[in-house]
Amino acid sequence: MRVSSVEIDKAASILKLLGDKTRLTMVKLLNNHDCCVCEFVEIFKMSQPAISQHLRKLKDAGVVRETRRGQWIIYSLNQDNDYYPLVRTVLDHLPSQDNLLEELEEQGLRISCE
Amino acid sequence: MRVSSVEIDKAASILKLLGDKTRLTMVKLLNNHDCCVCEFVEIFKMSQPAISQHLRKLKDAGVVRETRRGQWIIYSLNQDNDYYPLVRTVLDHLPSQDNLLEELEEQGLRISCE
DNA sequence: TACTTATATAAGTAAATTATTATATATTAA
DNA sequence: TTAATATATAATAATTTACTTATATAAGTA
Repeated sequence: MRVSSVEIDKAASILKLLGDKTRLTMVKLLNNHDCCVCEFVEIFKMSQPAISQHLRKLKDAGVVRETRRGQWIIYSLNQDNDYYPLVRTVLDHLPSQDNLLEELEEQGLRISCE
Repeated sequence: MRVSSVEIDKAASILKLLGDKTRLTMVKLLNNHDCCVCEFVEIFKMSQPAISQHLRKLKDAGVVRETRRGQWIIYSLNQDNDYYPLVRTVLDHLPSQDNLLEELEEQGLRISCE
């Protein structure tokens, strides 16, 4: 198989980020749907600062991007970097987590609507 | 793409293990060559217990296997588990680290000879 | 047998990680 | 302008991690 190669230090740092269950699930979700912070707070039953801090790490590494939409900040997967293929292949090995968003939807708590 | 899927908790724990530069390099090397502990000690310029502890974690997770050959214990990649495809795809995104073994060879410090 | 070599384990420690609570900032709405 | 909502940041505490040194075990060799 021929795939783009990522410097080993950078790869290790990306894998470390993905090696946390919360962040890994976040990124898997973002692979299919953009999400805002408050949705993650609901999904993970975790404090808002905790969620913000996970997203900050992912953003600092370039894995995700943010854009403001009114009072919400919408996070999305950044497909525009050298190690996106690595991230993408990892995600391909994970089962869909979309049921988490469907539960939100049933509760009427879904915000971002792309 | 259709690939085998790994439970997200297990995937996170594997990625966490691979998210350390030393372990990631070890596993990348083991993908091509079996190695013993003392070789890793030379390669990483790290204490023998530090190396042993990294290998222990990889072994406990099922990523690597060990077999004794005389006084040496040879480590190899365990291709016989459900998440090997995940590990393998990650490794495919990394540049070869074989130069590290070549340097050993030049110093006459290579042990395992498969 | 005693010594050497290869490896593992145990105990201790410094640094990193992941959460928390408290507070600040920015947008929207009354 | 004031209040409410969404998010970020700061300070802090508990836990985990990745080393270190000291020691134990197991195999090979003189």
